[in-house]
Amino acid sequence: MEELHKQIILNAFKDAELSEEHAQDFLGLWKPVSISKHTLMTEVGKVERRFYVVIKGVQAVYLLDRKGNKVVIGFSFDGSYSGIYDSFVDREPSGYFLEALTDSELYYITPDEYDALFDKYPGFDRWGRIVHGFLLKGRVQRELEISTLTSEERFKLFMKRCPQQLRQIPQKYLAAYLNMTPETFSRLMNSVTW
Amino acid sequence: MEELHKQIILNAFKDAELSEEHAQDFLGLWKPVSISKHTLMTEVGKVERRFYVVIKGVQAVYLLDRKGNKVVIGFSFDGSYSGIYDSFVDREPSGYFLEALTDSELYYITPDEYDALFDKYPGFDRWGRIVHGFLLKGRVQRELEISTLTSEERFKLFMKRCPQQLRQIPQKYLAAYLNMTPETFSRLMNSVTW
DNA sequence: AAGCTCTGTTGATCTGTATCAAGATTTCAC
DNA sequence: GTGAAATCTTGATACAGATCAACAGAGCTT
Repeated sequence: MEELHKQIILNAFKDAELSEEHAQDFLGLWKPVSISKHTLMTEVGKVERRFYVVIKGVQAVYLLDRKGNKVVIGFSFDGSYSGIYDSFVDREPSGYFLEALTDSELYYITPDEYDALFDKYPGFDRWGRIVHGFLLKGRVQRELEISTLTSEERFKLFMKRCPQQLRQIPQKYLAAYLNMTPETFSRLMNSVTW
Repeated sequence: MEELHKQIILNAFKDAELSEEHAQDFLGLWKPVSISKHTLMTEVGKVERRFYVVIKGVQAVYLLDRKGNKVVIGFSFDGSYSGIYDSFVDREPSGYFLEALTDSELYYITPDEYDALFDKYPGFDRWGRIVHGFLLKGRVQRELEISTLTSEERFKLFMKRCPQQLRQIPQKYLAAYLNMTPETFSRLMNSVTW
């Protein structure tokens, strides 16, 4: 494994505070995979079998509403975790799609390997608590933004903090993430300063 | 402490799988408190100093949007946890209000006592992971319901699974939880069958 | 490079829900 | 129990943003 890739993976788990030996052992679990643009990595109804760390590329988690429109829950990109976490942990069918929006390189581990982390390495429960807490806070934040802000406010806020990686993907995915139509997104893009 | 109260608290922590002795020790941490209707238990800007288990009554977590309207994030009632969790854990000022909507009886522990649980009792990290995962799943679910369903659909869904405890509180809180005005809630209440 | 598909732009119209308003009803305090 | 305050109901109106539609570019594919 490339040194840079090791750094990216270890950095994603820095809260586990792994010892030097544990870190080397841990890195040995991760298997590389390349996914090309537009590939569905997980589909609704199938069980997620991989927990990923992203090296390169952008992926989106979404589902379809009753009219067939994509509703984007979130994105992942270099340095992020990726995968359908609840399906992965519970071995239950996924309620979401996971799609590579650009050509991507990732590393992954399996459910059994994931479960074993908590027994093998003493710092992992701590990692789990911190990551869960962080995710939870983010979800509540987003819920509030959706329910209290206007389209224009959500747009401005998003553009202000939009990471560089998301600027390369089609606008319609950003619109679907911000709960507005591509038309509304386009109008804001061309009329609002941020 | 009443036997019934012990049962309620232990049941809220059943995932920690405490031994008999640990359970008795653990119960000793909890302090009872009675709160009367309309009391603000936590305010925006103040740090939450208590993690509660509810014995009786209904409480709401909310904040005010820029027009001053309450936006309700969630409710707690008998058997639930209560408190502003992220403020409590991080010792940071709360972004939310916590209000008793009815006369309430609760038990609580302090931040230091909470932190110590994870060192004292081996099953507590497991409890933490399970509870966080459960909460996270619920938040994503709600986010989706807000962003994909119409007011009427949210109303029907809510009424179908509305716990008995929430039927005693004013409708305007339910409306604020469902992201609609009290007028819209009232109209649905009197026109829709569920 | 020509053709096709996907994506983005812009305009016209429609619609669900908020807002404003005025009464009716319930709840609460003294 | 009586008055005041809070809550709920119902109607009229307004508006943000969706929908429908038509076209203009971009980007792939062969």
